Parts: sequence; C-alpha cells; structure tokens
Amino acid sequence: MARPSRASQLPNLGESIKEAAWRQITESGASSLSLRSIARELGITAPAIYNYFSDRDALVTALIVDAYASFGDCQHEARESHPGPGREIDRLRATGIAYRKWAIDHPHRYLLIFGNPVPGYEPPMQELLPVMIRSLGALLAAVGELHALGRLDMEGVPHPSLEPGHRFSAIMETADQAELPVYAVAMVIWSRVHGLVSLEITGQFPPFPDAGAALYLFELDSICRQFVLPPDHSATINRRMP
Amino acid sequence: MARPSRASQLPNLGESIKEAAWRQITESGASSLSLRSIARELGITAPAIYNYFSDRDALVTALIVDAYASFGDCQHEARESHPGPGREIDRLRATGIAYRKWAIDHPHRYLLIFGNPVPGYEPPMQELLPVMIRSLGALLAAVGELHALGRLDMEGVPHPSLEPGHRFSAIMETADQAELPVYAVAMVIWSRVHGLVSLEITGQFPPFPDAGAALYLFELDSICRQFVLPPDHSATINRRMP
DNA sequence: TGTACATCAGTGAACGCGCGTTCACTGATGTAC
DNA sequence: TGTACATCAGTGAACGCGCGTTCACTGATGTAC
Repeated sequence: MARPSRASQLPNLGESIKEAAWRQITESGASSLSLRSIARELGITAPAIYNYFSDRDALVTALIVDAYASFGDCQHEARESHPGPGREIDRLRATGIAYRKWAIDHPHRYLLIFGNPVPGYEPPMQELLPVMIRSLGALLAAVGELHALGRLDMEGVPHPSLEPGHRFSAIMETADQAELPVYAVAMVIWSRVHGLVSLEITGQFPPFPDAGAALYLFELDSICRQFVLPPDHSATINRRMP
Repeated sequence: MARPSRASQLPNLGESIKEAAWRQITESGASSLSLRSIARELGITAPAIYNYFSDRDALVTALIVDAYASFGDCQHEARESHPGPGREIDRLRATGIAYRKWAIDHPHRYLLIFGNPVPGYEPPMQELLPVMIRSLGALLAAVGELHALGRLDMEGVPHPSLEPGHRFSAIMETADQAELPVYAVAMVIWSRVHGLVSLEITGQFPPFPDAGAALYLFELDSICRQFVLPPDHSATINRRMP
C-alpha cells in the first residue's frame, strides 16, 4: 500500500486506529486487542501506531475514555429531552431507557467500562474519573432533583458513610453528607439496570423473545413505584403498609 | 524435579492442574490462562497436561463445570437449611444471602460463569446445561413454591412466550406454559442480585464502607416486599395503591 | 523369588505462530530564502 | 520560480518473549508366568 500523502489523511489515522480497535474488540474481546492486527487491518505497520499512542495501554485508555464520553452524552441527552418542572419522572425514566439502548447498541463498549476488568490493564484513574463522573451524573441528577423536591422515598435505604482514600472518593468529595442516601438510591437503581442489561448483552437470558425489553420496562416501573413519591406526597405518605 | 511415583500421585494431578488454573485466573483473568505457566507452577512440562485435558478449552470447560457445581451446592444447601412448611421466605432469603457470599468468596469463579464471555472460547452447551440448570434451580424452586402457595405477586410482571431453538430452551422444555411468569420473576430477582454483586466484585462500588452488604440486604427486602404476599394473602390482596 | 513384558504418565525437543516494542531509516511534505 | 533544508509519519528489520500443540522417547510401575 502506498504511503498516503499528508493531505489525504482523512479520516485521521489516530481515529482509524481506534475504530479498528473497536472492530477487533467486537470480534474477540478487549483482552485480545493486538496492535499488530490493528496495523494489519489498516494496511500499516505496527510501529506506526506509536506515533499516536505511547503504548497498548494508552490505546485501551483512549477507548475507555471515548466509551464513557459516548455513554455520558447519551445519558445527558436523554435527560435533557424532557426539560422543565413537573417532568422529573420523565427525566429519570428517559435516562433509564437510554441506558439500555446505549448498552445494546454498543455492547462491547458497555462491557469494557462496566464489565469484567481487562486483565493486565491498570486503569489510570485520574484520567478516567472525569468522564466516569460525568457519565453517571445524569442518573445522579435525576435522582437528586426528586430528592430536592421531597419526592424521593428513601425508606429502608442504608445511610452510607464516606470511606476516605477509596479510588472513587473524588466523586463524593463535594457531596453534602446529608445527600449520601441519594447516592445509595442511585446506586441501587444503577445496579438494577446494570443487572438486567449485563445479563442480556452477555446472552444469559432465557429463551423468551423480547424478554429484555419487557423485563427492563417492568424494572423501570418497579424503580419508580418504590422510590418516587407523587408530587403532593403529603396526601400519600402512608400509602405503604406499615 | 524427580518424576513422582504412581503411588504418590496425591493429590491427583488433574485436580492440581485445575487448582493452579484457578490461582492463575485469580491473578490475571480467565482469558490469559496458559497451559505452559500452569505446568511451570506445578513443576511439570506442558505436554503432561494433555494426559488430563484434551486441550486448553477442555480445561476451561472443566473449570466452568466445577464453578457451577460449587455455586449450585451453595445455593441448594442454603435453601435446604430452612426446611418445612411456613419457611418459604426464609428459603428465598437464604438463597439470596448465599448467592452474594459465594460470589464474594469466589469472585473469579463468579465472573467466569456469569461475567463477560471468555474471548475465543465457545462453551459446549450440552456439557454445561445440566450444571447451569441445577445451579439456578434453587432460586427457581424458592420462587416456584411461593407461587404454588398463591403467594407470588406477579402484578405487572411480563408474561413471556417461549422461543424455540434458543440455547437455553432445554431449561424451559419441561416447564408448564402457565408457569413462565414464575421464570420471569426469578429472572428479575436474579438480575437484581447479579447487578449488585457484579458491581461489587468488580470494584465499581462507591467508597461507602460495608455498602455492599447493606445495599444487598436492602435489595433482598425490596424483593420480598414486591413479590411475596403474606401467608393469608386474601386479606391483603389490595394492599397496593391501584 | 525371578524374569520378561506391557502400560502409560511425564519428558524434552521441536513446530509455527503472534505478540509489544526498539531502532535506524526513508522519503514525501512544507518552509525559508 | 528554484533550491536547500528541517520535519516527521510511516517503514522494515530485529529483539526477546510466551503460547498451544505434536511427537518420539524413557523409565518407573504393575503383571503374567
């Protein structure tokens, strides 16, 4: 293959490398990502990649950052599609719907950031934290605004205490201690959607057609019914059995 | 190293190979499992392993079978520790508690059977199905007996239809069509515990000490409150808001 | 008790492979005069 | 317009490595006579 002229470097080779990397991950998983086979696919030699990424881990990090950014965009867009007061539940539900849609559209991106850790890869937290925080911020905001309106039912939710020195402490540093239960509710919601979605995209669902969508909608309803109080909740504060 | 005499083959080398394999998986994940480094650890040569496993995939399959068996033992023991009528909720809860305990005691076994698929490994379903079915059978039985007593609240739970030809169809073949919603409830319960547990053991929890245990207990309560009706449910069938 | 033999778990050399990374290099491009 | 030069993206050879798998073999063991 002839060396392309500088002007013809469209699209940017750095982007092409990442695209080829995603294609490979789609075929055989993140742990078997290989610079040489990326180069092979692009018709270049492996050392050329070092002009764009300092080593294999740097490429993986770039992929993770891109995945979080794409996921975060998706989450925030969904939330912002229902602006204005009185639509807090719509925002929470839209965030949840978008969560599954993004995961199903990009299963390998999803598994890269939320699945098993990649063996031998040590994630550089200070580089990843900003995109991680932003990506989960949409859910946190959706839960938080319900709490601010007094519409978050936190009955029985454990009140966590902050653990200093943890790798995720930066996420919590600016949080009001009194708001920690909000994080706990968001965590529970996240774990429910993650549970269904991760079982679905790893093919562990039973042979029920469309079970993924139906069960997911059921769970979104379960979440809203358990954690969200009606707008005027003083009239219904005792709706549950004691 | 001197070749051991036949009589001194204690413990069995086949078992030692699997133990060394688990040790390696614990350190660097299932995808980087290597016959040569297992042999190195055991002080034998790599070809010796072929006397016990026909190839690398056969070893991985044996590990998966063992993991399902260990997990299944744990689930059934937990359920059987609360025998007799009137203790159906105890059985369901014990199964749930045991689920997290086993996962935390054996995180890599858990991720091997319920986490990301191992790249390049095609699971031999006809060999794995029996242990898969047995291992999840405890939860299914715990939910099923509540249903048999009319104590399963399936309000809003999607009624799935069976998809023929799916790789899990064998699980469902013997099931009464009318019982499919029971499977759906079990699926939801499984996805909730899996969500929390998989986030916890992959280190994606926020920095709250003991948050794993507390959130898990909260979720078991949520499950019981949402899906289990009191023994005499005719008196409380309308306990929910319409 | 002694000898010949079959068994078979484990050896050691070899096969062909792909990997990440380094290094000196080349040659097209853009720039300064 | 023409020439000399600096830049730097990509090359090709090489490094040392580990891998799964095969193969003919060895030598301790158990067995038959």
